[in-house]
Amino acid sequence: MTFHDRMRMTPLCGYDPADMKISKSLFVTKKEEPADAEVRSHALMVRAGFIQQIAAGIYVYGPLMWRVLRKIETIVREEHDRAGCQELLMPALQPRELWEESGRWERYVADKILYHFEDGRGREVCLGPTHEEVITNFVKGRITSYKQLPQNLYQIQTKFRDETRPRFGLMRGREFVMKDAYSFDASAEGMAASYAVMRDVYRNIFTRCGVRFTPVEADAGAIGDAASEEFMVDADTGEDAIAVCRTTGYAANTEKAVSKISAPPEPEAEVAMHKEPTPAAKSCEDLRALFPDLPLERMLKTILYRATWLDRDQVVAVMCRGDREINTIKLQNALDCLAVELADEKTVKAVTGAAVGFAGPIGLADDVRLMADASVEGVKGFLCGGNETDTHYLDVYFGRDLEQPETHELGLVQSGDATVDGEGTIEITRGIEVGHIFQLGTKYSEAMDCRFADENGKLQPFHMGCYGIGVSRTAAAAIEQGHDDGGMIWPLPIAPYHVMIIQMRAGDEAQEGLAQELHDQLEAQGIEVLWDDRKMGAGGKFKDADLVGIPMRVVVGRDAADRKVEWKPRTGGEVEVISADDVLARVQAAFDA
RNA sequence: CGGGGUGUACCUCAGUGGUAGAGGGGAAGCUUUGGGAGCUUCCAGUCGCGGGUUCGAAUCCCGUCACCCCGACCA
Repeated sequence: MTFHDRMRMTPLCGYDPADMKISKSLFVTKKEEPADAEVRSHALMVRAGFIQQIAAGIYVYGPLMWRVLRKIETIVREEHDRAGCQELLMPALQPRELWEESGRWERYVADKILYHFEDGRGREVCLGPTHEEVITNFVKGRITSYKQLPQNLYQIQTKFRDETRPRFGLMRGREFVMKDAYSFDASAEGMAASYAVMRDVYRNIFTRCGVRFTPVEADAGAIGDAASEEFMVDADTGEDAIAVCRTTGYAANTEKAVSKISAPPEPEAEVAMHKEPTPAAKSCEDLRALFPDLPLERMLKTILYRATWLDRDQVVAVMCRGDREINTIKLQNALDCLAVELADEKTVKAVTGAAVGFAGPIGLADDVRLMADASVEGVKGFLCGGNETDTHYLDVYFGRDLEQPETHELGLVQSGDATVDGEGTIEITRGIEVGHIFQLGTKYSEAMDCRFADENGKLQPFHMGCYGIGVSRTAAAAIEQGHDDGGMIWPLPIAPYHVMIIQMRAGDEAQEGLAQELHDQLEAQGIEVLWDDRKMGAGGKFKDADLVGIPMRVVVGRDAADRKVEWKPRTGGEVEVISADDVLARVQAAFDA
């Protein structure tokens, strides 16, 4: 790929902007970090003036930030357009009726995620958190024949979600910039093909953005019911835990991940079930102290949850091996309920008749639904709670002492687990979810009665896919991944400017002239230059340059009269004195690297 | 929604019942000019808001709001 091809890849705009002299622009940085910013990306963006908080999770994107967002958007648009997707723009304001059609109004209101209110004439509307309803409605009656398929439509727009706990700056906002795309196909196979195309589009986008990322298998959550993958920017500060295996290449969100469950050790001899006093032994750890010879794998804990459906709720008891944990997402999916939360102390006492810590499968209240994680299978001679304070049963056998409850894969993968194929070992790392792709199937097209005529003239529901990218979150993730003590380190393709020229002395004729010459020469090649011509001390200029993280720095200083300048990449290089005539070549080399 | 924390100048913060403070920042001037330089002068606050106690409240009490953190929740 030539330099000029690369330059075309992330144009910021189609017109020639004026000289970008800092002295003439609104460029305001702070010496001190905001006290309320916990994560690096947030603190640096505020300090560098990229964003300003207006309320929890609501921000102004300043001029430099906006340039970054537009660059990401440009990459997103180019890759979508190249794959045959078409851009459109849907309304943020949406009527309740549309959401009633898909049946999501109730759930989103119950989850308190939806901004909704009455308009002046008493009609209920919401601010769109996502656009399946609108796009499905748009397509309805517009795509009427299989001959028009497949289609993929996308938009880049501000989304609104009333997050109960917005946090970490742009990482989780209540208002944020998102790209959402929706595919329409005639069949499940077609949908899978569209999905596969989008997977490549996403890989290309994040590769071009210059972030390190991992695609992982994901839980589809409330939005879909089939295959789904997330694109995670690798970062220790990420909110998501992901299970990866270096040997097999397996990668999945821990919400979804599965692992091979080790075989439980066999008891030495079969003994009749018996009840034992276990004073104050509420946890497996406490029990180990009492029964040092009993391995954790043969202690089955029983955890009580309250599951909620639209019209009811129920206490659910879940058995699980002592060395494993329950994954509540999997539990929620197995129950097909809206929410699952740990039962409170009062409930536990009511259904077990015992203090918290002694729940077991035998003698639970009748209205409790008993389930088990797959890890209990084949466990013999186990310990479990006695449903009586300070009491456990020992040497319990499924089949002999009680029926094995309905069993599902409900476990949480743990670091060190073997992969399902037994070929490798799982490690838990963290990431920031910047993209998520789903196969929706006919969920929305059926619910909203959105159909096309097939080859036989029969009406069929569309097979849909939906594909999201958090644009503003991607920018934050890039900083989370690229920063040092001095400030941000932008990847070249999404940096607000490519080159920072520091003119050491404002008003110095030789410096002014050389800086102008370099500026004009670079801009003529489509290279974006931020020119620090401010009348201030050198220290401040260097600090600011490090802070805003422009990838390349050219210092025009005392040797300007000799056409000598200093060259330094923001990271990974030392200061070099070079001829001003070599600057363009250096910049081009950086683009070609 | 549970738990914890913080609200004082544009920013970062000090100030435990008696006149509202510092540093940064901004303005003016002089001196400086290669990693936030120095000196002088100036600018800047309804101490989140409401109520109460008190001769007197930034400070004590009650309420309320906002923001941050942990958890729950989260296309």
